[in-house]
Amino acid sequence: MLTLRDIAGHVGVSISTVSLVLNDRDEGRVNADTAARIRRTASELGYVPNQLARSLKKGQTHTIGLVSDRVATVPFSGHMLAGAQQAAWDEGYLLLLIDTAGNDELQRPAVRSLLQRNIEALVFATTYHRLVDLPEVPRSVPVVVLDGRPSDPASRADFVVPDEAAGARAGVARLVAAGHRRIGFCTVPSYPVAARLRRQGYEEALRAAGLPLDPTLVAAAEDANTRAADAPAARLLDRPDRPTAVFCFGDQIAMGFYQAARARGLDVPRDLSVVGFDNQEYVADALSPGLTTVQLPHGAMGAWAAHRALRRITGEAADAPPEGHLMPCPLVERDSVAPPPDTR
Amino acid sequence: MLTLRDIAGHVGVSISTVSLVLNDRDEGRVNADTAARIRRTASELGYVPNQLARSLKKGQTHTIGLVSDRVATVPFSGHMLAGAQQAAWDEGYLLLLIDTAGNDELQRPAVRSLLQRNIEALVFATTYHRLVDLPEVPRSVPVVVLDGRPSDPASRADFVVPDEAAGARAGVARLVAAGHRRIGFCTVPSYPVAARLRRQGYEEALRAAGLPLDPTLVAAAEDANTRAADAPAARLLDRPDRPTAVFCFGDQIAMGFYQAARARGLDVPRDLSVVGFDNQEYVADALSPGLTTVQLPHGAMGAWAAHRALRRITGEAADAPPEGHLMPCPLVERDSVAPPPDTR
DNA sequence: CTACCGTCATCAATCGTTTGACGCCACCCG
DNA sequence: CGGGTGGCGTCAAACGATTGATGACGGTAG
Repeated sequence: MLTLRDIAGHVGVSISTVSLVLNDRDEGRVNADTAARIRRTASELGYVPNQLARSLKKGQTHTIGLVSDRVATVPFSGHMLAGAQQAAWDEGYLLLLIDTAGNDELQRPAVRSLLQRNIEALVFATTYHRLVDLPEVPRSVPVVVLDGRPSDPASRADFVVPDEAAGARAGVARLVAAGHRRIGFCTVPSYPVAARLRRQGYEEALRAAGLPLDPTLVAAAEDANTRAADAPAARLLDRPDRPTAVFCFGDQIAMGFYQAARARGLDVPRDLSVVGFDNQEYVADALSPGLTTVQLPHGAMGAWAAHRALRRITGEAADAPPEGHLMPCPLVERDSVAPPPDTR
Repeated sequence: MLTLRDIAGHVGVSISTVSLVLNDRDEGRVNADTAARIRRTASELGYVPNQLARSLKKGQTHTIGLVSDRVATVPFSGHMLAGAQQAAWDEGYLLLLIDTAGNDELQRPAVRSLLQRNIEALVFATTYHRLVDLPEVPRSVPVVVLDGRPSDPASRADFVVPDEAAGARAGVARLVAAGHRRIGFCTVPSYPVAARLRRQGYEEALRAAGLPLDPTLVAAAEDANTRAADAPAARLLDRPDRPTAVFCFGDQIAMGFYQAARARGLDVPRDLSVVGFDNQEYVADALSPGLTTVQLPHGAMGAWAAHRALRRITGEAADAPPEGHLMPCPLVERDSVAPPPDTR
């Protein structure tokens, strides 16, 4: 590894001079010729500054830490990572990553280990819009929660979550617009925050359309997977006045409804319109017909989190009050929504 | 931030002494009482060593860099990340992550930026078992390619890839064992390496079973997605002597075959057995019936890569010849394989 | 002739740790 | 009493960079 000393030796000047020049702080301090020689030599020799030394001196590592419980193993939330990493990269920052793999015991050591490395900010990523207990972090290190909210209301952490309610409203509104008046909702209570907000959006959309809220049209699945959709699907579809459309908690559930509908000889979307939530690539688009669904904006949330952290670091928002950002969830239209049967 | 100086001040000894003690190198050099006092004070005050300074001095950052083209955005390969990160963590290393998002221009700057931070090893991750051109890296930094092979045969990089051929053999062997004798293969030529090896495994399994290779039973899809399976499915299924089973390049293709079979009134697995490849969570398990498929061992490969890198760093395998590791791809049995119809 | 100024470059301290080489003191031995 | 020996600690020089203070030098003004 080449150091300033090497360059200085080659050119025949002092280390300080080289440093000044290579940091473009030579204006009025170093002769233009000398500066040029230094620059040329540095690039010829392929000098690369040692960030470690620089960081130590300047107290900035240009590194932000990201700890996640599980982000790296849940498929689509890789987008969060990518979004955060790219946003950081764009401003010259790198991401130090730790996945605690769902083991909460690991959170503290993970954060410690990141702090030891002098990260300038911490992004704390979770999955499915959860409430998180944040490990303690010195005030000098801003924290942003990604896809979750700090459970402590006094927390000074920013956070970004999907605007689930608005997304749900949009999804249900699409069904209303298609002419549906009996719209079921399949929820998954094991995701309490998301379930509540999506249901809220569902109800708001119905109210906005002047439609009655029929609690019997809401059915719960035990879990968010395809198989768990069987029971609620049966409850909603095996009744004479079955809904003409369902809004599903997630794409997996929606996939379950596809299967349940097919098993009953119902065609999607002719006999049953379906709207999902998540826009899981490889599911929503792979289904036939393609699933109209509400997108969970993982990439955008990741980018927001990193960007927000950087704004705090750079001082532009250094001591702004904590902000909770609701990221819009766009509706992705495919082919699973049609007018209800009786209108044809 | 607390430094050695602070502890030294509190206890009334020199910085050196504190350093010695906190690194457990005090044996015979520091009085046991003094040592105890130092340790106590350090923990009371919550001293945490500054890794930056330590790294600068010792020349080891305990950090490995991972650059990937797209790993973070392709769903299941997040497992690679998680595997690598956890393996690194287990040995006290952290992962510095850069996703080049498919933009090859970014690779060099990404690697430069990691090297500037004195990573001790580089893991270069790709997707789908590709040939990769490795950016240049000083000999002192070991490189491991993850889910790909170095295109340069003289490369000194280790690599790990799935044992596609063996996986394919296992998948097809499962069909043979169920009694199938006409087994189709749906390939996707746009993944050249994987396609070749999976086909090779397919053919080996047939030969091993003494079955003829019928080239008309091999059909190609334009792409690896569900919709792209339509054409090859038609070619294989719309013929009088259609195969009783298909082995698919990927789970998405398999999903396409499910749909194609259903459209033709064929039941999976009664009329058509299907085996996939990838074991994409949320697809293989979500399908109905569950898809028997060959697992792509992303997590294990990630862990292998990190572990291998660490072995080179620690000197245990410092100058072993480059190793290419084939990671076994276990068969995951679900319900898409049954005996062929005519045997019943 | 001295004082002062601008130009160009270097000095030296610093960031927080690490670590081989010393130093000091008490004690013991011959 | 001189010299060796442990035991206990500190010194000081790194690691590679940054940066305010300082200085040498030639030229110009008073």
